[in-house]
Amino acid sequence: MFKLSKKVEYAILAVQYMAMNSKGIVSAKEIAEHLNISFEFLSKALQKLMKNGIIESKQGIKGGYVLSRPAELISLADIINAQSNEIRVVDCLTDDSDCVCVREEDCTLRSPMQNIQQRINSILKSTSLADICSSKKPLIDANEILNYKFEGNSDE
Amino acid sequence: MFKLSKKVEYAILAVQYMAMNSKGIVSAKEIAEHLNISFEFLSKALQKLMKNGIIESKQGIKGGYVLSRPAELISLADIINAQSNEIRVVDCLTDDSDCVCVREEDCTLRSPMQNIQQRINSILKSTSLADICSSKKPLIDANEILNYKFEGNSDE
DNA sequence: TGCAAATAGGATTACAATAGTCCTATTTAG
DNA sequence: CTAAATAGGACTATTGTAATCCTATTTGCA
Repeated sequence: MFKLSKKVEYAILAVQYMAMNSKGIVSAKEIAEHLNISFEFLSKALQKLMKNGIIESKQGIKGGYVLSRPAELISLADIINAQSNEIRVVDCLTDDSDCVCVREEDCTLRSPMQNIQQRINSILKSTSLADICSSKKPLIDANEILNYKFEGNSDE
Repeated sequence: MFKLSKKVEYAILAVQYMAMNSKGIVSAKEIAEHLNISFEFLSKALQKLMKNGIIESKQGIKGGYVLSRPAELISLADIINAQSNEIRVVDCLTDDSDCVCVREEDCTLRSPMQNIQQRINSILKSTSLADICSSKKPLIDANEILNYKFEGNSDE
């Protein structure tokens, strides 16, 4: 529960590899061997990244993949959403609100979960491929700033 | 992917019902009928909440469940974690670090995902049952404050 | 021009996790 | 004593994920 799929995991590792090894086009075989994972399965993930415009492919011998834009402009949300439908923490949530909850008007879950959903989306959208390539140390935590403010320790 | 289980969904709805109907002890049957869900399945969720000290049970006729502490002191994380193991966005993450990633030292995923994990945990821990009972409108979004600060619109 | 190495993608299988059911035991107020 | 409640083990059904298999297509190059 609340776990990213292997396809997403491999997709992240693959684009990280592409971003970190700036020797241009890279084949699926090379990535699969480097990560020691199934070539076939990785290919599916790469094809989805390609269909979503995150990477570009070149067919034929000497073919392979490259990032279609700088790592700073690829978000974690982009990579995750490319592999499946938009994530939803509960069923009665969609971005376009086309889902009618079985609990309808009485649903006490939808509104608060929509809020949680938005905050998670916010994290995933604001984290770039460049961030997760460079970070060995934890990135800034918005909630720490929040606590810092509320505890009145601000030196501003 | 990245979805809370039905057991968690029902657990949240159940404790919301308990928090909002302050008539003391409530039976699983009453909650199941109110939510129109399987009594048996809900019972499992309630038993896990009980084992984790979130609700208290009274057996026998006239038995049922009550919250074991005020709704302000029960977090969304408490409710979620009661139903299964601590959530982990990727396999190579645990709180106690007893998992050795197959990628070991070369793992480019662990550190950035640990950060994402911490930020999600932070959201779930800081959201109380009282919050999700009262909120019809979205709660405060830490990232909005972050943006607000960084865009230099502060009036402090 | 034909081969080898690459992507594209449909179809299928294997496995794991979730969701839900069934049944029995135990507790307890009246 | 009995009815109504919780406790919980065992099982089944369903779904989603992970992985594999196979074939088609593209393309650089000897």
